[in-house]
Amino acid sequence: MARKVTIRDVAQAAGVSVTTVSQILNNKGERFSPLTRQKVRDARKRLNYVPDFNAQYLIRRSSRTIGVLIPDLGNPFFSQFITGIQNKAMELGYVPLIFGFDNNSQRASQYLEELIKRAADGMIIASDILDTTDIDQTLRANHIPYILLDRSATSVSEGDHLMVNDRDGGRQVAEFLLEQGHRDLAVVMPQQASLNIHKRWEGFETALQSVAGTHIHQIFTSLDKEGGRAAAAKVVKLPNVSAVFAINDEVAMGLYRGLKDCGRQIPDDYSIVGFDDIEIDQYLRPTLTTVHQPTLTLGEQATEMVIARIKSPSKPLQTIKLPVELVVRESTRKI
Amino acid sequence: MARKVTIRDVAQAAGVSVTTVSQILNNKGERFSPLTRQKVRDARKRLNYVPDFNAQYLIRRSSRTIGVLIPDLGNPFFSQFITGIQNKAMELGYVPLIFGFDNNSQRASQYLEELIKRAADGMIIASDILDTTDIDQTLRANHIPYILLDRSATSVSEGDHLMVNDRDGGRQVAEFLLEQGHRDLAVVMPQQASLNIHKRWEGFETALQSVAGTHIHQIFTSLDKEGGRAAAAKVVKLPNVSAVFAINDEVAMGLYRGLKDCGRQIPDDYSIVGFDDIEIDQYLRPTLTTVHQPTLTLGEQATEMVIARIKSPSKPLQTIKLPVELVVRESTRKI
DNA sequence: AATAGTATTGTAAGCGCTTACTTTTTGGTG
DNA sequence: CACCAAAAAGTAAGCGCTTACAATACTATT
Repeated sequence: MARKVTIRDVAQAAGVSVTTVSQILNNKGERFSPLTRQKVRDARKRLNYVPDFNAQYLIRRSSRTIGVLIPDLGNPFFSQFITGIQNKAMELGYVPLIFGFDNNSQRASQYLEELIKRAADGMIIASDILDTTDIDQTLRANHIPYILLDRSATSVSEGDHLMVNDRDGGRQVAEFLLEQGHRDLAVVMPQQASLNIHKRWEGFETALQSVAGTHIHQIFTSLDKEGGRAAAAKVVKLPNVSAVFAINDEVAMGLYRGLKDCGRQIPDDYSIVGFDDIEIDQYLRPTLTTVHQPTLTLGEQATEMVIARIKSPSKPLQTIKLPVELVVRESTRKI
Repeated sequence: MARKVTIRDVAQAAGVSVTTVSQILNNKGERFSPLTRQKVRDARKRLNYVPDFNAQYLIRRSSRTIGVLIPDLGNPFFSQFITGIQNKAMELGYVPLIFGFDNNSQRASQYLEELIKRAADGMIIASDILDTTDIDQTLRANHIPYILLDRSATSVSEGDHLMVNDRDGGRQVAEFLLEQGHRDLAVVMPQQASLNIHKRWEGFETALQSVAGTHIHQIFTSLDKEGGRAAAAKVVKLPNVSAVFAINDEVAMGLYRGLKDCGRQIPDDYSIVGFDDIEIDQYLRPTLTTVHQPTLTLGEQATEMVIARIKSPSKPLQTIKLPVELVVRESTRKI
């Protein structure tokens, strides 16, 4: 393979030394004459020289890179999250390296290793399938700060924490449905739920426990559209149930489809509430009542936090919990 | 910042030289005694050593990386496409570096430069906003093979080509709508369309031109949900129009919402056809009639092509055109 | 016991780049 | 015109790693 253009090529073309080129292209060239500066810039342009990051890193010891691990790039929640990361990262002069591991834990650890190899300065990991102890060990040994999402404080992870008030979201859903007169409720969620998902359930359940005459039916399924669709068949078999809490919007979308296939109407036959507030919700028919997460902010915050940690590794630990809010749309009704 | 674990640390811990460590960890250590091998592996594990990619690259001169530039990670079409890329890339031992530039051309060129810096072996670029001449020059000067999507053969780009038969897709839509008895048709599309989008229009228009008594109304809008929504208001003002061709599914989704806001029913008042066949289509009400693109395959093919080109830079150029197929669902009806 | 071969490990160069330090050139001054 | 400071440009080391080559330690053979 033909070689890439190197700094030496530029130096030669401009008739100067490599130092000169390096200094000038890094804007540290005050000491060089305007003529030399011009010659170097011209040569750079002519040869389309782009400095090699790998070589640069070796000296600078900073990649200004943050690694991002995402379970599912197809989930709009995460693409929104990523947008937040990108915006903030670029603003602060960092480059996000994004990997979607499609809920495949083997691929996840492959990518994690890849990010360490590539010397990411910090990481944002949204995963409930990677072994946190493992992550923590490797990352800690290599002094790479990171933020874990979709998980909360576990004993091993002593880093910063960023979370959303999932529990309160669950509570809000419960109270709203009660207020609308629903007493028989179903919840569609995975059996092996990550911590954040579980908290939604907890908040929901706790809020209902104290109210006499209510019944909750748990329906276990996978955390995606197909899971929601499959759950619909089980929902319709439960007599009396008038409202369903889908633990996230993807599942809610699946429910929409599944219930329709069973010939049921939303919200006439069932009130549906989701969680996340992804963009599509407003394009569904009926539009989806859901719990709004500050997804963009979440991405921005996560990025700010890692970068702050990168810059001062020893500053006091931080925990941020962002609020959520129920958004009432058309998929729910009073009975 | 505390240093990362280096090969020297491992060598010291194992009481051997760095060569020994390097050879053994790269599986070239047959010549070393089993004892030494074990010592090295133990030390590696104990210290959580991960070799520095940047240093490795400097010698190996191969990053086994392919860069991917995507206009909009939020568009399910692209997340599907990316999944195809990831699968194939991993299978062939490459790592995809993915950047979504959110239709921001400045950010796009920033990322492009970043990818060159990071020594991507090849690139897959899906963009209609980057200046192709620019891309071509920089990439060519640095001997980086690439595949351009959402564009077809332009005079500057002399690389391999991968495309989808957009023109035929447009034709299929036209013929289907004719067959269903529609004569007054609207097309919702951006005014500044990228080549692939434009071909959908061409195919559509050409197929209708020859048929007497048909009318086409072009409605220009942006290529996203919001654009489709805005277009609805214009659609309802056109008397007689009974069918709308949304140039992609995102736009179709916007139309769904906009038409509903105007109190119109699909397919009773309007038949709607989209393009892409993203997963959500089947979750919409009514499900969307659309042109199916082999998105996953597209990603896989693109990856295969760049990698093949990386391996043999001088093999004859290749052009692959994938077929598309109309999928009839519920959003269209006979009149 | 000297030699040769084999098994095992180490030395050192260099990838492309930055940077501390050194050298050369220039021009002003007595 | 000798001298010196400032301006301008270059030398060389070294980042973490791989690898061609060199060196050492054994073992077996004569």
